[in-house]
Amino acid sequence: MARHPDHRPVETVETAFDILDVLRHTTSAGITELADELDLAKSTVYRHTKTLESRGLVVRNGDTYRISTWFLDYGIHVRNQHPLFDVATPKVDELAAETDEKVWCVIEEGGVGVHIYGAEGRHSVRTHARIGKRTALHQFAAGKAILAHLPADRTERILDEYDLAAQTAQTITDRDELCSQLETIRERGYALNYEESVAGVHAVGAPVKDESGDAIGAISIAGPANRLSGELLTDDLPTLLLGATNEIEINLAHS
Amino acid sequence: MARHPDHRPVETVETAFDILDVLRHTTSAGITELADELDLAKSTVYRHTKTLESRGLVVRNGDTYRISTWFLDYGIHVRNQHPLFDVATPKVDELAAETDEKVWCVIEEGGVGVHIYGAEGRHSVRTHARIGKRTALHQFAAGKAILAHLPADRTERILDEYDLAAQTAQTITDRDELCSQLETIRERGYALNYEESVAGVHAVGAPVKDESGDAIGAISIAGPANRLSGELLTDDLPTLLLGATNEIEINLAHS
DNA sequence: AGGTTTGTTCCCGCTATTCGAACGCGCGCC
DNA sequence: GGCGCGCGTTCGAATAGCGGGAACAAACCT
Repeated sequence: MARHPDHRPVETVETAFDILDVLRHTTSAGITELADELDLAKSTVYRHTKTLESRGLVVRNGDTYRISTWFLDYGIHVRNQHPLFDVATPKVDELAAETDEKVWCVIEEGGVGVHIYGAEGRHSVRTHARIGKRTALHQFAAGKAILAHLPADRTERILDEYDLAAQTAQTITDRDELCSQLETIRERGYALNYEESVAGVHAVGAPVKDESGDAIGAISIAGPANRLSGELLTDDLPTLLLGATNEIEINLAHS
Repeated sequence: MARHPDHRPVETVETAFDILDVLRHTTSAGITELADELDLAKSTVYRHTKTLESRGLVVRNGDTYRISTWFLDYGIHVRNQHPLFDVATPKVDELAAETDEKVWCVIEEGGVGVHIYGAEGRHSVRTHARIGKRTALHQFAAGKAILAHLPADRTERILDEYDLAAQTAQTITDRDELCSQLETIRERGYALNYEESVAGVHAVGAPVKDESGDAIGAISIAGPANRLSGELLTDDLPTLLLGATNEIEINLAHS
């Protein structure tokens, strides 16, 4: 029998991170502002905030608080010790230099895609993507490439958990359509993105797989729709990209 | 009357971050390992870890946990919204291109220096510095430049709080010597670092000051001791650097 | 000056956290 | 191949630590 494991979370920890979340969104806030926002007593917020401050996790500036650069230290550390990072970085730089477009390295974590490294080409498009940005896997080329190359049951569980939210009018929101496209992606080895995440932006994405053939991340090349079209988008760039991801996989296996 | 403010921290939050700290240092750890390390009951660690996992802050891989890329999201966000970041980034890139050396942008937070952006020159030295890295202010050029341009009472409080730990044999560990050097730095406007943080590495650092003349950060140029010497180190690079920081300060005031 | 709003402190009651012990499982050692 | 150590997990109970509210002080703006 499946028990009911009574997974009650530690509420005090949750409120601490609730405070941090509000601080992250508001740039800078005071005690009362936080208490109002979170429906907590001022004294509670006060004690929490002082605790976080004494650890250096938030920084006081007069009477407002902001979250500190400790999170930068934590975050960069997490990124740098990810197995894909060291191997992918130089290849991403190369691809950006060769194509003059924006190139991203994305990893999968908990069913979402996380941008861990990006390189600028000379004609890079500027999107809202940035290092650390988390994006639903079905919404972009790298994500679809990952989704297509995960174990079938994991893919299914991810699709069950998150619904297919639309980012643009072109985002795939129909599950059957997505699944049939994933099939295509599996066959040819790479994914395409026609303005599905950002209007006016096309992209190619290819998975990076581990020894067992499961995707652990992906590399993508993105650029303006008018420039990334025709054979460049469907032949030249995919060939270049697959060459790079192939090399990455080899280096990954021997590290 | 001075009250006894009873600054009792929220202990539950502290244990949560204790767990995160251990996870950060160990790459990946299990429940028992964490409990032993922190002298806590397994069940306590279990519940905390599950809480953090349900928030996505740690990720389970089999039976071990590691901290998640959420911290990357938090951290990059903190960095990007720092007033200095947008203004300094392009100038740091320029300096790296012009000098072919490693250039860093450092900010001051809670009495320590935090590396928030670095640009590679073609002949960059590779040091242990990385984005997010925190360094005691007396140990490097950018830090000394900041220390020299903070309000006198803040400088003093910082020197009181942290003792002058040595990083290399050349690190300044004597307070009087440091203070007299800070005086020199104030007069000429920039700081020099002769292998005080990394053996074989010299550097120049200049402060970035806000409207009131207090340092909020600094820019530094670092390279091999044999290349960065003589007039290049004491004249040419400082001139170039001060030009850049001056521009940054102007842009900062108008943003 | 007065009223409002902010951060800060105190203290009490109750609940959520902690611990320790026990369970079940899988791995590896014998 | 089975025995046992070690792991993650669950449960119940006791208490200390968390959260709330009210009161204080100081800054702010009329």
